[in-house]
Amino acid sequence: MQKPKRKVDRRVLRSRKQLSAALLELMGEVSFEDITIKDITDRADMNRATFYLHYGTKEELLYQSLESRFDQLAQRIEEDISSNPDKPVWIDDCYDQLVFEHVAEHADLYKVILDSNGFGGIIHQIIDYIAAVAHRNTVAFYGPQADGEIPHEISSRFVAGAMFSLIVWWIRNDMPYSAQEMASMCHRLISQGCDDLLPK
Amino acid sequence: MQKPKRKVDRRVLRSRKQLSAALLELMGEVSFEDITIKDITDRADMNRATFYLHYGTKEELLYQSLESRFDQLAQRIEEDISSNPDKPVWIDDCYDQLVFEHVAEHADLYKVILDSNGFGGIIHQIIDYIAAVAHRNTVAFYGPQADGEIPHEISSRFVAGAMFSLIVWWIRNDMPYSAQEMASMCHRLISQGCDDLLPK
DNA sequence: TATTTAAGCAACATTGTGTCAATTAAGAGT
DNA sequence: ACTCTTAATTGACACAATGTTGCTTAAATA
Repeated sequence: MQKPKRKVDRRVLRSRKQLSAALLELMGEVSFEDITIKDITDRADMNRATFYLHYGTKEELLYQSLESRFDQLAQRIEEDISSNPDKPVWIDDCYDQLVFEHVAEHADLYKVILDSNGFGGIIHQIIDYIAAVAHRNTVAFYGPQADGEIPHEISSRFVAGAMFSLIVWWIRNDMPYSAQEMASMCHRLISQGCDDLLPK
Repeated sequence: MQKPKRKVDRRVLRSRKQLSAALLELMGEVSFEDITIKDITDRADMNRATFYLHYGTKEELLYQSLESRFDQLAQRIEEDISSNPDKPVWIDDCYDQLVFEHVAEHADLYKVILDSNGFGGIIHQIIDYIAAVAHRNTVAFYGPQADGEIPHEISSRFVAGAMFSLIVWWIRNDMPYSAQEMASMCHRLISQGCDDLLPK
């Protein structure tokens, strides 16, 4: 096992790589929905039929294009954790920082993915909406932003995303807790944070 | 101004209502992407051309169908806030609860919207991914779930959503802070919560 | 080199889209 | 009740994207 046994034809790898690159390129120019299979294969300089030899839909292509990047991040985190097994992972910023660095590194990709998204960006509209309300309340309650303190813009985004995520989880799991319970847990996490969960 | 002056033709209102109902009905059965204009107008018992008299795309129809519900929630929160102007909005769960109650009330709608979303649900996949990592770390750091404590399942969703939202904001605003700064703020909010921002 | 198989090519039926002109019928205002 | 306005219906149209097929060419592997 000196070399990983070459089982996939080079041409296959080459085609897939070209298709992936072409799609990401196009996504920087026009919205994902407006991209056709023909657009992709044209950009990749290959026949349209070739696309179907590898993928069924453009969504499939996109998803597989992303997987490698995710795996890369996962591996990096894995290494970090296993190389310092005693370091409490939540105690410092290291883990979070790996994530943000990863995003920064692939900013071009994530930008096109996250910029305008499904249903004409309905998810962003929902989060934006929550963030706007949260921002108003933050200002009302915490007052104007203190010097050197975390900007309200950030904390309201934080709150909005957290709430959104809990709502999605709640809905998709058929509401295993009451609205009152969810609100209570949500509120506690927002105001006190996770360290509140530490055994006293 | 005794009555709101009727300016829009009843037929228009009726058609739009039917189209909206038809779309939401269909979204409970098949995925949004697979729904055609013809499917919608068939379900609404009207001609396909009629659709184009009101909307340009099905996304437009969906968005307008949602607006009324959003406004409803916004109004409810507004009322709550202005009726108790002195009550610190973040101090209790009341505001959060309004949100979760609203979602519960329109669960059927939100379920279809949030269930499978753009790019074949790529956003959910990203959040799921972060949540999985967060969950592992939560268990490793906070130990097994304490009795009566917030379930790790919830707190990891909370963390995932918050991070996702910050990442999106960061990317869409062309990264106005460094990865290190973002990680630091993110981590502090996660562990200490928003009350940490209160003036001492 | 011989064999395998990916990619190219051209054509095809199918389906959804968006628009249009002419017609019918329902609502609004008097 | 009558008239004017305009929404909705209908059938048709050109256009574009899809997914598949049979055959050919050429590249990679062993």
